[in-house]
Amino acid sequence: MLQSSFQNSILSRMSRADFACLRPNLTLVRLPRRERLELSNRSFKFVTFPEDGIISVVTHAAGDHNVEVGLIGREGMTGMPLVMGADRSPNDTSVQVAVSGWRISVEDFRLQLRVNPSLAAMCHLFTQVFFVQVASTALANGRATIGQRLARSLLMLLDRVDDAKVPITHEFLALMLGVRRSGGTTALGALEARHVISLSRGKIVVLKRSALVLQSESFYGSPELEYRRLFGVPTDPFVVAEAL
Amino acid sequence: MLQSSFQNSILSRMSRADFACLRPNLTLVRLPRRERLELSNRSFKFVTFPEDGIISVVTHAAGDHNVEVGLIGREGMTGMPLVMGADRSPNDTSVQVAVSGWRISVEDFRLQLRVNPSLAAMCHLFTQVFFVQVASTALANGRATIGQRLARSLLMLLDRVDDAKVPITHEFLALMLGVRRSGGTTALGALEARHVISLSRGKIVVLKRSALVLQSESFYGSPELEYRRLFGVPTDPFVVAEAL
DNA sequence: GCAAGTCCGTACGAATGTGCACGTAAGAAG
DNA sequence: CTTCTTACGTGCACATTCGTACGGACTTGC
Repeated sequence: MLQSSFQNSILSRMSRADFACLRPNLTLVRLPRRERLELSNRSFKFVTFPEDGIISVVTHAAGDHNVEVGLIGREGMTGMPLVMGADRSPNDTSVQVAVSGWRISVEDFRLQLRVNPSLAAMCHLFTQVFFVQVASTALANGRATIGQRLARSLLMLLDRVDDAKVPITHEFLALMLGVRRSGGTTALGALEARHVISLSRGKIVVLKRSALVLQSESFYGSPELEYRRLFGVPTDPFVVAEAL
Repeated sequence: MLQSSFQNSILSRMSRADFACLRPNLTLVRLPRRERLELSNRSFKFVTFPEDGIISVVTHAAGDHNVEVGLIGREGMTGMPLVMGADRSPNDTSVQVAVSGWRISVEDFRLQLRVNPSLAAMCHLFTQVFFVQVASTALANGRATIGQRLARSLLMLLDRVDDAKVPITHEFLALMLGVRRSGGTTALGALEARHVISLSRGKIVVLKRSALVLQSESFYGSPELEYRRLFGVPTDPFVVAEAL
């Protein structure tokens, strides 16, 4: 299998020589929805580079307070604490849309990080992008209405799936938005009434992407722009300002 | 001047040899309040390691939406994009409480990052801590009440000044909380009525730290714990659960 | 000592989102 | 085909926070 046929943008963009050195450590895996990859304050065993699907990073506090702080798709990777020289974090990481991807053990990954400069560089750049995404989430959670946050989240999900069908429950969406489940349902209903999306059980189909960009009012786009800038992608997974 | 007499915990914790190599690049500076160190999407010239004072990282969106996503004091540094291999970020970084600290030019810093493993390691660890802080901000902004967020912010400020006097305006506090200025004033008034703090123009004196910890209800503490864990500090700037 | 700028306290109607609760429907399991 | 679980839609009283606005107080510079 050729490096260029890898969907994951970290793997496909590292130097050819470094990739050849990394490749034997990678195993292809399928991870079902709800699979938990990292638990808060516990070390973990694997790092995953998704080829498709969506992984979610959630922060929590006592009293059943949970908020999603970031999404990871084929543009990125899990296991960022390792890149920073740590072995864990207070966050939870779990699969939200079934993933297929490449997995490497933590020991192998640590070694590769040391001996493999282009892998390390890519991981660092992605960490920067993800950092910007978390900051953007903090901003949206602090200042945006549910409607704006909903639009932002749908766009971010849409960017990471292949067609316009986003296989997500209202429950999870509410977690993304940091609101109660029925608050999300209501906001979704409003979008459906305007024919921007169509709803069915466990699935949201985006009909008019441009309407979402409009509604998100600049709460969407900053991390996507940062990704573009740093990864300089010819085939760009983030469309940002274009109509569907 | 001995390495051990440096207040900045990155500088004081790197290896002796690496520090000796870095030291000639450092200049002592004083940075007044409101000094802008990094502007959104622009490259910058210096990296600062504070000895005291507080630096604030702010994210914004069109429509006058600004939220602070993180604070940096003597436990850390500015210029994290450089650590990740970037040269800028969409965030603004500016001084909130006058800083004295050590400054290094971006070119020198880049070089040192490459040749100076213990500097790089410390910077990476701090990036992890700061990442956790931003995630914690996203959580607080999404789920905490103004009162809880206020307590959290006051504690984080308090951790970074020497006495119990926090020289901060309501305006800036409101930015930290992502609320309007008068919302912050009201919440502050409630704390003063309970004799937890005392207020004067541009200054907040914390009288009962423990009451703040109580009121913050576990929205405070996660990044501070991560700092402790990774930097393993004997003299700990973050007290977390102790009374004043 | 006066003007200008910054900072702080308060008030109130209106909007936004919550907590709780109940009912229905779709799909999975058997 | 029935049962069970998960997911979704809605409604209402209530709390929180907002937007806006005004007036006073402290500080700095002339």
